[in-house]
Amino acid sequence: MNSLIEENYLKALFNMANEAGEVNVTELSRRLEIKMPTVTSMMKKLSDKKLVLYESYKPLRLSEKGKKEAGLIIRKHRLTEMFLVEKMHLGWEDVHDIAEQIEHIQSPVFFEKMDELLGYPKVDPHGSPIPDKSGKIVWKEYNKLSDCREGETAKLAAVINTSSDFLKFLNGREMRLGVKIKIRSIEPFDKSMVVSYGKRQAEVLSNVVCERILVEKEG
Amino acid sequence: MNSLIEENYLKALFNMANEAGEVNVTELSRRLEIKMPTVTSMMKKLSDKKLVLYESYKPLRLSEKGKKEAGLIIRKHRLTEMFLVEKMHLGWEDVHDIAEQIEHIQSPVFFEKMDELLGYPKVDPHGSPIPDKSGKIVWKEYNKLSDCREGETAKLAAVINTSSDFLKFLNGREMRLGVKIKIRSIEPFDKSMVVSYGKRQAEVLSNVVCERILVEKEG
DNA sequence: TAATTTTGTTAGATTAATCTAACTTATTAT
DNA sequence: ATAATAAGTTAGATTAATCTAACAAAATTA
Repeated sequence: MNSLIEENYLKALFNMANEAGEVNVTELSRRLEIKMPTVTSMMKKLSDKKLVLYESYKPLRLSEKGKKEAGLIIRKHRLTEMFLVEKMHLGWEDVHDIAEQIEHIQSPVFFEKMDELLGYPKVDPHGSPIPDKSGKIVWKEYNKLSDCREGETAKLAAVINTSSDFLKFLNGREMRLGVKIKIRSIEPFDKSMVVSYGKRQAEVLSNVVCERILVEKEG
Repeated sequence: MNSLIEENYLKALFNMANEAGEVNVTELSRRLEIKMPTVTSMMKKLSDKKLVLYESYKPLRLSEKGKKEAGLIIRKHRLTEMFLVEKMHLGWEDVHDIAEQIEHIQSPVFFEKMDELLGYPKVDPHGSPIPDKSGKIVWKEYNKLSDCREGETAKLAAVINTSSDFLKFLNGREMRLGVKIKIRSIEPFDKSMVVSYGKRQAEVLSNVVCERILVEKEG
């Protein structure tokens, strides 16, 4: 059994590998807000437990075992987020911190029940995929809204940034997963977009926002 | 903020005081399966934090502050148990271990939402009272089934022992909170009872069982 | 390529929670 | 009332996770 702290290292390694590719000690240290020597010694410990493939001065990698365990923690995290939104009526901007704690609960039945009550969901409330029971995760190939062209229509499929601030920004504009967005125009200077969706006819979105929205192009 | 470990000491002190009155180091040590010197040093620490009133060689007592914090943890535990049974359809024999972990989650909204979805319940699935938002707990005056007399009718209000084994024993006999039990006869030798309830006409319950069942007498 | 900066490691200290062994105080039994 | 037993404390060691300070390796820049 791994400690809660070890679980947090595994999860961070897994998420960072999915975001950036190569992970090093400095980045992991920054992400976890834990000093580098502590990270180094934890990497050695996780290496002894065959969860991490560690070599001095080399990038950090999870072993297959480590990937599986990390995937299962993220599965619990995302199932929880889905449960909190769907069954407990919390907002998608409020569930992260709670899921961050509940993901460490040790109880297969508890999470199986969640999964069942939710109807075996494939994604969480932010559109991120839920790893399967073997910890495997499949990312659908989405496009950034910022990579779409004028005239195109696309469905909001996921958000990259899940900070409460960004999600509240989207709430304030009635933007949620599933809305169909039509790109009216793109400002060449700053790449901001004028889009329409739902009842909104001409909403301006900055490039910073468009880069954090993932969409599925229509037709 | 208290650590998860400190919370477990507070909760044990609170529960033991409700069961037995005076609590000493030996008992607390046994309950938590932690050696006595460790318990002593934790008592000193909790005393420094004004949660426990500690004097060498004297019985252990929670301060008002300690009682409140313990009550709030037990509130979270019992709300969780109720939620798991009512909203997630788990059996009353399966919820303790999960609640034991979820009671440490730090998130007022999460537990407020539970409370709201459950309709502000006053008792948990085992009939134990749920402390209010200030951590206060009110025990109703129930009778042990073993203290009832022949011919009396009483409603199953709570169970004292919440071990999975005992609860499965009750499940197997269709005994649940709320069932109206009529005492047909009492065997003088071993104090076992023959009772009827629901569709069961002559169920034999040993004194060990009857002592662990709390009832509310009818009329 | 040599100097400088960044990244990573080693060594050793610290804290919280635990333990065992030895000792002290309180209670019980003779 | 004294001896024996039980309960509680003190002292000191251990483990996991953290830190700072000092050093070493790798990468970048001049």
